[in-house]
Amino acid sequence: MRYSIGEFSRITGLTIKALRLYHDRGLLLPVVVDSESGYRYYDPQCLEKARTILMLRDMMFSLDEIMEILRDCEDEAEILVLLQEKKDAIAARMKDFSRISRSLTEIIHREKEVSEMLKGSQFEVEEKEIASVLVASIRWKGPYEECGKRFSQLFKAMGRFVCGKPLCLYYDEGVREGDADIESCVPIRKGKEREGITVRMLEGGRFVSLLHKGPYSALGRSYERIIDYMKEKGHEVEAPCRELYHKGPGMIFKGNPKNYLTEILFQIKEEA
Amino acid sequence: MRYSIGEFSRITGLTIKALRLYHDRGLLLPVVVDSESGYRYYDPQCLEKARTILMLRDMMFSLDEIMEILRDCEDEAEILVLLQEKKDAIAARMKDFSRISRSLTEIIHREKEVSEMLKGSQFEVEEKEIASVLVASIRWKGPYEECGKRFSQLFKAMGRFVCGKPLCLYYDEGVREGDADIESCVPIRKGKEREGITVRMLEGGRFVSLLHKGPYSALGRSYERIIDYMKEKGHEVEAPCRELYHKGPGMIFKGNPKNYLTEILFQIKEEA
DNA sequence: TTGCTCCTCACGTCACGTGAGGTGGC
DNA sequence: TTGCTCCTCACGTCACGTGAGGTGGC
Repeated sequence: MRYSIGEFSRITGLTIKALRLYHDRGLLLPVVVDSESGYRYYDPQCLEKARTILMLRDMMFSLDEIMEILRDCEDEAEILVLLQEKKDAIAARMKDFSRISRSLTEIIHREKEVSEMLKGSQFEVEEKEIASVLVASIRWKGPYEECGKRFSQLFKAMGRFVCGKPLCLYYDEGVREGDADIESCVPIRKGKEREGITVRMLEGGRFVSLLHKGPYSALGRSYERIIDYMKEKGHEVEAPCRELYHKGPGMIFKGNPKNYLTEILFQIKEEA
Repeated sequence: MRYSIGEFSRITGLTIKALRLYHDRGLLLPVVVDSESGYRYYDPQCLEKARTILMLRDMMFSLDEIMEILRDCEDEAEILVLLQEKKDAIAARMKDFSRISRSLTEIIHREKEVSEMLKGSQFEVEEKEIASVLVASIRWKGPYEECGKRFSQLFKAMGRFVCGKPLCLYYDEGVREGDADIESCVPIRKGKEREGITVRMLEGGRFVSLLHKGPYSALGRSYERIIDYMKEKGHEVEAPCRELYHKGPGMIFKGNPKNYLTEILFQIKEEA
């Protein structure tokens, strides 16, 4: 039996281009090359070799590796070590992939939550119950812009135990530029204290809430609204107030501050 | 702040070569290029962009994709679809990888079993108990060489349910070239009958066994030895006899017939 | 002078794919 | 003549890496 390159390509599933390349590289030689036309002809022996090449290629061996293997080996037992190495290499790549996949999932999840929130919200002041949560926190003094650093410190330390959006507690009464007294928190499933990081329950209760869309520099207007509301209702404030960062600078982009989404929360003092 | 390309490379973790490429491609431009020396200088704004590029690159976006993204987007919400597509693509590749990994594992496992068997065996006739097993089987007549076809038919049909080495039952008394009466079996965990394929229990019992190393064409000598042993011991044979294929042509290579490993089994008729 | 940092070409990697331009026989 | 199959070059892909050969200031 003789097969032309086209026939052989159809039988093996290797493209004509690939077959020509394997010929040039000495991986898989035709049995006969017509000296007039240059036509390549293959036979069933080539077929067997082609199948071996296909198997090895599917197992992600490079052409160079396949060449060596074909030259030196004729039994699977002889390439056991190579097979194990390939398997390990694949396992390593799979690990990378699943890490990437996890972070993609998380980013997608976050953005979807935010878009749900945008759909559902009228950007009006409302009252709601908030449950207690376990948090890891750092209490510090300094300018507001340094929040980001504290959060990344917390994220680094708590890693996979983080289970919610970051928030800050503001212990000062008014706005204080430069040396505000702040506690930055991330909700966690569990976790141990470390130097500088406290783990504690953050008590829940009844809160007045307002969703603020836009840059942090424009938070003032929203604070005004929420405070007006409290006064109107005659609610007394339980300090400290909170900011819950639904969307801020992202993992990939710093994001567009116009799209930042921050929830301002004032706890209502319950009558004793 | 101005950074030379070397400094910027150390800060970002991007190689100098990569930075030059990104410059050429318009992905990440230096703030200033010295017109005398051609030296590139970067600033903290570039740093932010570099971080975004790194994140996207780590998520396996191509430079072209990154270029588009940087041109059109400034917020993660805007690339949600792309992120989902990447995630799907990664999931697909992971699936491929785990399939490859599984077949590697199996090949490795098989070869290890074989090498254990070679170590343990003295290639002497011995007696042993064999348990009953569920098998999928095809009973057919024809030349011995066609076994392979039947097995691949069985493997294709039973797929992941296969749980042991293939074997043949020979129903003829002597050797019959050309139209032997053969039942080809593969052990399975479970499985349904299909056209041409029977699922049944293959009864165990006490067997005389001899491990044969080498090509199938040399099986005669081993049959002789095992039959001599039976006569000597006065054992009566329960037909049919079996051949259990520990190692034959492999998945990758057809293998070297000198290394084929076949176990010949004759069941001993128990006295009533 | 040596060492360091920067530069610009140009070519290599990997496993082919994509043409362009041509042949030869039905 | 059209369509099909084969051929050989040569260049493109992808994201850089690897030199070669040179500069300019400490």
